[in-house]
Amino acid sequence: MPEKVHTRFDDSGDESAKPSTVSESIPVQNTGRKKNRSKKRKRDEPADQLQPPKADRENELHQRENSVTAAAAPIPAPEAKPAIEKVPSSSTATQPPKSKARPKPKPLVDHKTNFTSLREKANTLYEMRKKLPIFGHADEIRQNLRDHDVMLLVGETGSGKSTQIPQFLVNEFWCRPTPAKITKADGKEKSEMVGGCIAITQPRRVAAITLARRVAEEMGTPLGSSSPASKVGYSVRFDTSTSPSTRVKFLTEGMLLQEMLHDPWLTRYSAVVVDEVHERGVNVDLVVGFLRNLVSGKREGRGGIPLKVAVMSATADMESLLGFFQEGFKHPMRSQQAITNGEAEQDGQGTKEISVCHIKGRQFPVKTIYSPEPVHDFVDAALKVIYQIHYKEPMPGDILVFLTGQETVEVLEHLVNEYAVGMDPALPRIQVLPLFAALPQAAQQRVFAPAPPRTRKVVLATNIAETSVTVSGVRYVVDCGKAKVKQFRTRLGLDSLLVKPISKSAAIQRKGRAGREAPGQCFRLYTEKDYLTLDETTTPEILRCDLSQALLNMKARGVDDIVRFPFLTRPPREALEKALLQLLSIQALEETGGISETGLRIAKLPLTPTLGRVLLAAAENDANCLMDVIDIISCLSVENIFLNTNSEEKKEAAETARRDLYRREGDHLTMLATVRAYAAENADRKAWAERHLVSHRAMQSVMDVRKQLRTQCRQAQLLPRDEGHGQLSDPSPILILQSFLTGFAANTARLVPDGSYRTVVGNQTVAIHPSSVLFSKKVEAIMYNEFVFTNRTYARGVSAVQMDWVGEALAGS
DNA sequence: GAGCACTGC
Repeated sequence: MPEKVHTRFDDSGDESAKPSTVSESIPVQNTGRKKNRSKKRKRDEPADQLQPPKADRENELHQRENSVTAAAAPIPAPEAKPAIEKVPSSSTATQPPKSKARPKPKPLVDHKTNFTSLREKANTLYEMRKKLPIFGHADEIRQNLRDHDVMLLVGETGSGKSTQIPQFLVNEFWCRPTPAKITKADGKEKSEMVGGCIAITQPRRVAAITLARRVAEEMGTPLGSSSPASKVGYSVRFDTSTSPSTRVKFLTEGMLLQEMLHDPWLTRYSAVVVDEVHERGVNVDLVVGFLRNLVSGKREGRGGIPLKVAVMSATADMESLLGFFQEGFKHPMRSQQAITNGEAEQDGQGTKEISVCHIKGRQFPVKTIYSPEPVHDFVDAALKVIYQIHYKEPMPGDILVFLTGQETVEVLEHLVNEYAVGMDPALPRIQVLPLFAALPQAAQQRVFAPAPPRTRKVVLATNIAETSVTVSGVRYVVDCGKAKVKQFRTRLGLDSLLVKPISKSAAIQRKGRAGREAPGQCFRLYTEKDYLTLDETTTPEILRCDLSQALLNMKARGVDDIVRFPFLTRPPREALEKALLQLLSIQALEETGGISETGLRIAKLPLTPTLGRVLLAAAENDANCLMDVIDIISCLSVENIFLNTNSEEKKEAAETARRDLYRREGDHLTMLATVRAYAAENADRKAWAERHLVSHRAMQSVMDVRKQLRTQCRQAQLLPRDEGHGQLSDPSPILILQSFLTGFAANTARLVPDGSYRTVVGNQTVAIHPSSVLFSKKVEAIMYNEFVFTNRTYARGVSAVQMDWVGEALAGS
């Protein structure tokens, strides 16, 4: 380990800049890079969302299963005028939210909503809205969508697009519900109202909820289901809050896809605003593809009433989107009829239907400082830059460091703290705060608290800080230029998780985090030459993932010819074929390629096709088997339910505490035992989870999924209608594992004489992941849910199976 | 002997 700090960071473009070597001033101890796991802090609970901590989480526990979100309901004021609208009693949205158990239950219903104070608040906010960069473009934007059906909008960060666009549009004439005659599938014409509502999609749940809350405030209306008069609502999984008067609805992309399964023409919407397209998750690609078909089609399902589409992105890469929509109008699905009506494009480019709008952001300048020479160890380099900043740059000004994963974060955390010990006491102090998704909620919250006096915060983050989390106070960004990327390898059916260079747009995004509140600086731990070789944009997820779920989605919406679907980025033919074969092997498709009855049922489940298939297979056994399989599938569709045990004592304790949960059959029956034990605990589930080193947070998600799946199974008549709180029967491991083999026959491996496992299909070496209860155990054959490459190929979610079951399952598919 | 980030009636 070098004792001196040689890396020098100069201001770019200024070769004569004074050397900023910090070796003289930093008391560098020879710490080296200890990978001492026992020094790792205990991580109690993996977190999933960064939301303000809920004080009443504990009380809420038993209400969770039936609760409707209403926590944000305005506190009713007695003098307020009641504003009750007549609403159809059949609407589920009108049901008053059940109040959560609180010390003093407050009425959460609308009757006495204080509309006067809501209005006052909105008036105050109006002054702030007027200062947003987008505000001056309101008329232009309205005109654009009057003249065109599609608008592409580049709005840099801080432009205010997500909150303002829906408000600009909601009172437009085309945004009113309009009576229309719709020809139904049976050929009959029916009169229905079309439109009236604006949907705004978001990639993340938190964003959808916080934006809805904000827009409700700005519009001076109560939020979602808190009042039947509420004009703004949201819809995310497990949490939908809308009212009969909802005009503006924020929802996740997945939720819109789900709505399209039932209403492919989106008849309740006059407009769909697709926000944050540049993030390019699979779902947004599907949404945009379906929307293109909708706007360029004949609109017969909407009685001819147009759907307005606004696609918004923070990056300037609009050419591909423009080309994408133009292509749709060039080969319009509306064909004959529209052309005779004179509606088709006039210049052959489809520009009549598409407008483009560019809004500047509100961002302070950020100076970029490159490493003068290539960096081999970015953790050491980051350490030096952190102290260089701390010694040279004035306070206040927190530092945000982008690293690749939990391990690099923890190593650097340790190093920074070690160096801080020998630091000049006259200098401000340093507070190191790690930030990654698996960090317990409470620890994540610490990054939002302002630093104590005379202290500089140093936040060490994974790319959770690139999009999901905004840390205030940051003026310096340190970017290692890398990120862990998940890539599905079609040919091997293998997911790999590897450290890769980021794209230019990701680098720009990271840099931007320094200029949110004041001018800032971004230290890139790579050379300018390296920067120039980076890809322009991050590879869209659709090119990096298993496509079976996306394809099943499309098939379920009647897209028969996948090859002709308008992909924003077309996946390679091989990947599409592989996914189709995969769907065929689980009987989700007919031999002809059309969706099967089984496939339709699977598509409606919030599960991957394979897990959906397993659920149906279990249902063919009996209700007990199905209930057990639901419990296991619920665990498989959330993050790891078992906490990592880093310290030695904890590890011992965990082994003992979990002994009664472990099952020799493998991880699946262990998960079942855990869910059963957790669900049976009626006194204090949180304490139970802590005792067993099980993540309480993950278990809450498990219970949410379990409830959702049970409900759907009852609706599909796979489970009896009545809850039937009878005695639990002993699980039948053989039936359960055979159900799983129906979906995972190809994910099996057998023990070979040298003691390793080889996949049954493909004969590849695979090791049991250390997190498995079967780790280092030898059984005849294993079945696994995931096949992942990190340092080597691992099987995760593993159970022991018999080779003859595998043979049967493979033959049956 | 190990866990980038999101998401779903």
